[in-house]
Formats: sequence, structure tokens, C-alpha cells
Amino acid sequence: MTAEAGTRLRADARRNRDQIMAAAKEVFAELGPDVPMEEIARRAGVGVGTLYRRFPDREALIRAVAQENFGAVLDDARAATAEEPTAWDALVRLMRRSRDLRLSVRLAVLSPSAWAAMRDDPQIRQLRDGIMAALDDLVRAAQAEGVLRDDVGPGDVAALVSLLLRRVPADSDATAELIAERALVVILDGLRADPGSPLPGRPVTIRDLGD
Amino acid sequence: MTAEAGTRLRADARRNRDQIMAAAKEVFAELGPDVPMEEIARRAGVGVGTLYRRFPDREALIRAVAQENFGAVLDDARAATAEEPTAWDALVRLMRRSRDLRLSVRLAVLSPSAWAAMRDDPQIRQLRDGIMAALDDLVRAAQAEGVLRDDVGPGDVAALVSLLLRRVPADSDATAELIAERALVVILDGLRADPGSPLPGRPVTIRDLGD
DNA sequence: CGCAACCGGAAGGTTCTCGTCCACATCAGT
DNA sequence: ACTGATGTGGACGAGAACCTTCCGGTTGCG
Repeated sequence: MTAEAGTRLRADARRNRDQIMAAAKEVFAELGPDVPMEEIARRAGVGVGTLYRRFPDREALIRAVAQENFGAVLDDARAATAEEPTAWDALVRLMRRSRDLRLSVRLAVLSPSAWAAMRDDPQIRQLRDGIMAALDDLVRAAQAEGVLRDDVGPGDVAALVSLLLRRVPADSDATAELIAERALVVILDGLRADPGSPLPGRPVTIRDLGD
Repeated sequence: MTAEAGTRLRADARRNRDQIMAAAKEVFAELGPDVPMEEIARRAGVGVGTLYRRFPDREALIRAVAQENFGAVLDDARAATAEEPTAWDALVRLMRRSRDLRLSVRLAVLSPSAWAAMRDDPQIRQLRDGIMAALDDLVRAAQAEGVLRDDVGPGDVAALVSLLLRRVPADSDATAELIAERALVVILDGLRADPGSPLPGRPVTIRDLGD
């Protein structure tokens, strides 16, 4: 990363790289961006040396992982927009799928240094902007459909999603999953246009979230 | 603090102790339970030595802070139950006020060791149980009133609250506050009995959250 | 078969934190 | 005001955790 152009990797090297990325996603999401590099290497089943040859330092690894994640979410956002029958449905799908963003959000929120590494990467920034733009469109469209309440802004939705990324304490991973799903449905119901109480303040935009 | 019976503290010592507690609450909530002791001391305007004389180790400090926090929330839960006209109102107030629990939750969630320190303290456990019992009552009562949707359990509500404790990224503390408040209202609307979509699975109880 | 490319993990060096200790300051009673 | 007890600050030594490099040995590939 940062610079790894032309040279094709040897087959085993390629495999190791993928394992490292997978392990990094897991571990970052689970323990945050400050986990020892050795932990990542261990889970990937490789030595630390291998890790460092592929990614010059922790920051590079973070960037690589964030890129892949944001990319996946952006792809899905576009797919959802194209495939789902209504904007509301697409929005729901996006929010649900966004759990894959969990990682990136954790990275962004937990560690200032990780966040800095990300915001300075133009490619990541571009992906993020793309996601936000898609979200913006979906919110507007869903409101035009009359399903999404009018007094929320894309920023509100983004914030709500980021809340859902929190790991709730539960006695097992399965119930944690269930709880998260139920929470999502509750929130979706809260986002419906129905009666509801008026929200305080003005709709929150993406820009309100800070860059 | 594990043991600090009869001896009355000198006036200035007492003041320092309070400052330490206040600083600890702040810092724990902000940076998590692993912040260097020195950081806490600095914010309290005292030396590390003072901190260590008052609280033999980090664990003792955490326990003390958690006790005070849980106690405050429990008091408010009871006050809300007694003072608010309806159970729903009381529930809303509790959820809103619970932001003061932010700290304790962060402690509990972020660091296994902090969590262990808390669950082993009988007094803290008792406070927690009290809070949960109050929540349980309120949920039941609010459902009897017909305002709270029937398919949620106290565990769902607790989980939702814990979500709200997350610090959302925003360009300023003020907008962060606004966003959190708006999110709360959205969630409350989602909790109303209205039409809404049915939740998957069974209502989540306190016990589902694990001890 | 031979050469790159690649691998694992030991080890050096740096950074960070804890918790103690003690010379000095401050309080409170006479 | 005086004095002993109580309290205070922060330098410091020990120790742990981590990052990153380095190199003998291994493995894919032409």
C-alpha cells in the first residue's frame, strides 16, 4: 500500500496478504485500532515479519482495511439504490448492511491517530463522500415517498447507524445479534413518518458531523 | 474505598478527594478506564501521590466512581417513578437522565478488568440490581398504560439506552448533544405502541444481557 | 534445478505506566 | 503563634508492552 504498484505477488504471498486483511478487520473491530501488531499476525497465522513486509506500518494497514470496508459499503449502497423497489427499502438495507462499516467507524471514533490516517487519504475520503452522497439521496427520496419522517436529515440517520455499531453487552453473541436487530427495527419505526413527537432543533446534515 | 472507616479527613484532604472523584468521572467517561493515573491527578489539580494515598490502586478508584454513579441513577429512577404522572414519562426521564450512567457503562464495556472489579463489589451489584428492577417495573407499567409497545422487554430498553451512551462524532460538543437528544426522541417514537413493524424474536429481558 | 521472493520469530530499543518515597507545606488545636 | 500530625507533590526505579528490524531458512516459479 501507499505504493505497491506493478509487482505481482507470489501465490502464497497473496494468500497471506488476504489472511492478514481478514484478521485485521476482525481484530480492529473487536479490540480497536491499537491492538498489538503481533495479535493481528497471530490470528492471520503468519509471523510479524510477514505483516510488516506487506504493510510498512500500522497506519498503512489501517488505511488498507478502511478502504476495503468503505468500498464494500459504497458498492452495496449503490446496489441497494438500484435494486430495491423503494428508497425506504434501500435505506433500510443500507443501514442493515452498514454493520460492515462497524470496523471503520470504530477506527474513526476510537483513535485520533487512526482517524487522522484516514482523513488524509484521498481515496478513503472519496469513498466516504460517495457513501454520504448516496445516503443523502436516499434520505431525500424516502422522504419524498412519504415514508421517512420529514424532520430528520441524513446526518441524523448516519448518527443513528453509528449508534447501532456499538457492541451491546449480552450473554452470548447470538443474543447480542438479536438485540442489535431488534434495536434497528425500533429505530426504523422511530424514523417512520407516522405521528411521532417533533424532533428538537433542525435536521442534522452530513456536514454537522464534522469532516 | 475498600476501607476508610472512622477517620475523618482534614478539610483540604476532603476537598482533594472530591476533586479527584470529579476528575475521574470526567476522564473515565472520556478516555476509558485505562487512562494513566497521572492524567486523572493532573485534571484534579493534585499530585499522583495524593491520588494514590486516597485510593490504593486504580481498581479502588473505579469502584468508588461506579458506586457514586449507579447510586445517582438509582435515586433518580426512584424519584422519577414517584414524581412523574405516568410510567411512560418516568421511563423517558430515566432514559434521558441515564446519560449519567455513561461512565459506568463505558467502564463496564470497555475493559474486562474494570468490569470484573465492579461485578465483584456487592454494593455495586446491589445498586445495579436496584436500577434494573426499577426499569423492569417501569416497562411493565408503561405497557399497561398502553403507551409502550408490547413486544419490547426491559432488556431491549436497557440495550437502547446503552446505545445512546455512545459518543457520536460531530463537529462540536453542542451539535453532538443535539444529535444525541434527537436520536433519543427517534428511539422513543420507535418505542411507542403505535403501528410499527413487529420485532423479531422474543422480548429481551435483563437476564439476556448477561450478568 | 536454481534463484528470487518470501517466511517466522527472536531480539534490540524505545516508550509508557505504575506505585513508592520523602522533603516540604498546611491544617487544627492550644 | 507554635507544633505535631496530617497531607502534598512529583521525581524516580522497576517493569511491562510494543514496534520494528534482521537474518537463517523455506518455498514458489520459470
